[in-house]
Amino acid sequence: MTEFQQRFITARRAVIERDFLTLNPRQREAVMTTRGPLLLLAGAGSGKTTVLIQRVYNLLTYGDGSDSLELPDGVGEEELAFLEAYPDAPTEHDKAMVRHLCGVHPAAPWEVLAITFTNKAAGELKERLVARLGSRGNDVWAATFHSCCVRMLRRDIDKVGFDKDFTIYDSDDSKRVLKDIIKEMNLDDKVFTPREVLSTISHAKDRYESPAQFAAYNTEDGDWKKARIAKIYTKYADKLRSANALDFDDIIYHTVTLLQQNREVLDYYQTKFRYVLVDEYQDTNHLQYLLTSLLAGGRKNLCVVGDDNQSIYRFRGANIENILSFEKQYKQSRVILLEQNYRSTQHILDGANAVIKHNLGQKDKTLWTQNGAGDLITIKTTFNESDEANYVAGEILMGVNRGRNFRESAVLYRMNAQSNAMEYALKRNGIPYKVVGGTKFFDRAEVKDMLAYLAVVNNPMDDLRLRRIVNTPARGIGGTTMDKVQSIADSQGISLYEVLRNADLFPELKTPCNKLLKMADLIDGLRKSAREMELEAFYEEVCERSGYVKALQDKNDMESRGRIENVEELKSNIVGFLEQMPEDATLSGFLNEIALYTDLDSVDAGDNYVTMMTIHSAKGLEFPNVYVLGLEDGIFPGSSALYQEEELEEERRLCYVAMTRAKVTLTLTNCRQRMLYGRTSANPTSRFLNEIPEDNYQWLSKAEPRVASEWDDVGGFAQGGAATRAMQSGGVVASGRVNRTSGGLGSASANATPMMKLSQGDMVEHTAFGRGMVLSVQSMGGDALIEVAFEKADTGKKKLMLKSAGKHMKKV
DNA sequence: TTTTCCTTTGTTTTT
DNA sequence: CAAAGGAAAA
Repeated sequence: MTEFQQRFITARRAVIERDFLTLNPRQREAVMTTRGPLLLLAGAGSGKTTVLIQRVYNLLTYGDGSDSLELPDGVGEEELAFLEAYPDAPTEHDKAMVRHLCGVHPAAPWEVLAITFTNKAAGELKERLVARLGSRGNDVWAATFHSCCVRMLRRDIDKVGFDKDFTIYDSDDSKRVLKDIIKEMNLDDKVFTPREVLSTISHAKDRYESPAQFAAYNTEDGDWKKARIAKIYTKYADKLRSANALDFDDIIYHTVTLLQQNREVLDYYQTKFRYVLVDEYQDTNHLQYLLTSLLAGGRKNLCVVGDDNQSIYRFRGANIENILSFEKQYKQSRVILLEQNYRSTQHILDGANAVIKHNLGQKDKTLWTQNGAGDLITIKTTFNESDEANYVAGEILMGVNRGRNFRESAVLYRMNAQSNAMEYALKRNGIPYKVVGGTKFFDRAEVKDMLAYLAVVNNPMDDLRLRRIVNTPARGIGGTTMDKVQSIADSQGISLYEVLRNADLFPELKTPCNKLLKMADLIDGLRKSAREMELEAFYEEVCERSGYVKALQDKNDMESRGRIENVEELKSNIVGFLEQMPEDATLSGFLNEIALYTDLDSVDAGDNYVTMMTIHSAKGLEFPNVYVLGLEDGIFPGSSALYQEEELEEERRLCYVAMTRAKVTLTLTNCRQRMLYGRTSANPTSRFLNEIPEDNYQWLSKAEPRVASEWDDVGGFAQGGAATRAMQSGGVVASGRVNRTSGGLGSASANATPMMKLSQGDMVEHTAFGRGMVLSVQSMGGDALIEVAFEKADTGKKKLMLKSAGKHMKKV
């Protein structure tokens, strides 16, 4: 290399660097390393999304300029002098010149592919790209693995033997198909549960094993059960293929096949995507690894971002090896560590770091921050789960009284079943909240029914969905009839729909013939409407002609009303879809979109409510105040993980994720006895709590019980751990007179505004529950218990304590 | 064919 | 404690 070249490259780097002065040196290096494989180990809260955004900006503006030895044509001393002088005296109008001299093949937006795991992450990325790059940001491919693959399949899936308007099956659909197969094969459904079989098949697909390969690896003389599952897998694959349907794994599986077997398609994408970025790489499985390496296989400009400590989806096939051995898989890869945390305080980080240090085999990485020590982590042991919930509710209210917003707090737990007690406590205190996940909107029967109608209209070969709706609402086409239809379909090798359409040709269907033809007419009629009408009007047509809504109206009970609301709600989803994607306003476009949509995507920061969710759902999010419930051995870590080291490590990473969500305060709670699934049990203190250094927490315990036997009746203090340690740390809360129902709330509501005067029949407006009428008022001590019937059907009647609920409610 | 009642069964799950 | 699924009754 000549001296001129050297100087030019150095000067160019210095000029480009000027665009990224807000980043720390490591982040800047990550942004400016553009060529070849790059592994970015980004700890929690280390600003990795910022890095991703800036990296794309760099790629679009300067291409490989910051990382290349190549010089522009015909540059001489004059240009070099310009670059060397520029950083000291930059001027606006030289920008064009700078771009010309520093850019080495800048990328076009559509040449960059950024893959994330959730729609939410993809959406956020896109939003921030647009903010940074302007409308060009819209043309960057920011997508989830699945949506990206669906997009590719919609173009070329016919090359692997599917039709372009394929249907996507969710795991419920898959299980139903498996259940049928298991029954068909006369296997014991206690031994072969759809759940377990699906997971085995899914893991096989993760390893990219076809039914034939899976069968070859699992022969009859080996694992008997697996050999049978191999047969099920084969049948399952056949069934989906004839239904022209793909399950979630298939979406990626068939894309990999498509790319492997079609040179032109592979070439097209390898040429198109000059730069590939993958977020949350620690959660990728082998199949996703294959896809990634195919897509990035051309230029190997692959940048993966991840944190091995946040790998929490091993049970679903995520393979930490992908990130741990990235350097081996990609020769000449570079590795950059981002360890500075911008999110949490030092106490929180020290606690989280100490916990994760108990895992073996992690990439060594220690987060630090300049945010200062902050508050100690709070650990609180309560008597039972409702005290636990009340304590958290009280703390949240206390925070709000000091000027915080509800939206700053999040309550996290290991499993959805834990949310009940917490919801109850929040409701009683009039705290607005939102549960993310749990029973999802798209999992509700009525929503699935309506979607099944749409799916059948879109693809009448979809036997599964047809079966779902054929007798919903009741049309007198029951199981016996459908079994006959099914066997005709099987013997003729045609779909259920085709049998219905030609019901008059089969003598065994003589009796229900009219009903069946009517059903076929309904489908045909709706298909015609679908072609002629706008999507929204068509949906109303479906509600109407199917008789679905009418059947609900006739029932006319509380539950049906709620269901009708959900059916309506689905309509607003359609409207929303039309607004978002006017270019693909088709029925199949909508169905594709909806199939890949989850409840998590609808979390938005706009409204003011406390967020409740599982720790899994919380990954990637942050909140000023985080409460983690149920730190008990048997709950978190879960009982099945207690004696398996690998599982335990996964739980520990989960704990690390939970702790690092917190920006300002972190509260960890547990209780001495807990009712779960109707059974009461006393769990020992979570081992994770004992892994946090004493310097980083204050352990608050409930005051000693007034009557010692109160504990003895229910199994005594938790052995050793909790109680003993709690007393040592000396934390005693308030007075000894603890009110069971209101827990730590006393101080929060003591200085509240004077009580509102309410009487029976008054109308009120509540921030969380909306309008409602007061049914009864009953004074209790200095407070009053009121019962209100809210207008929203899913809220219904509620009992509230006036003092605290009054703050979120006004008389109307 | 439809309704009702009783048994069963519960991690986590970005798609 | 629920919700969901399955078997028996209407």
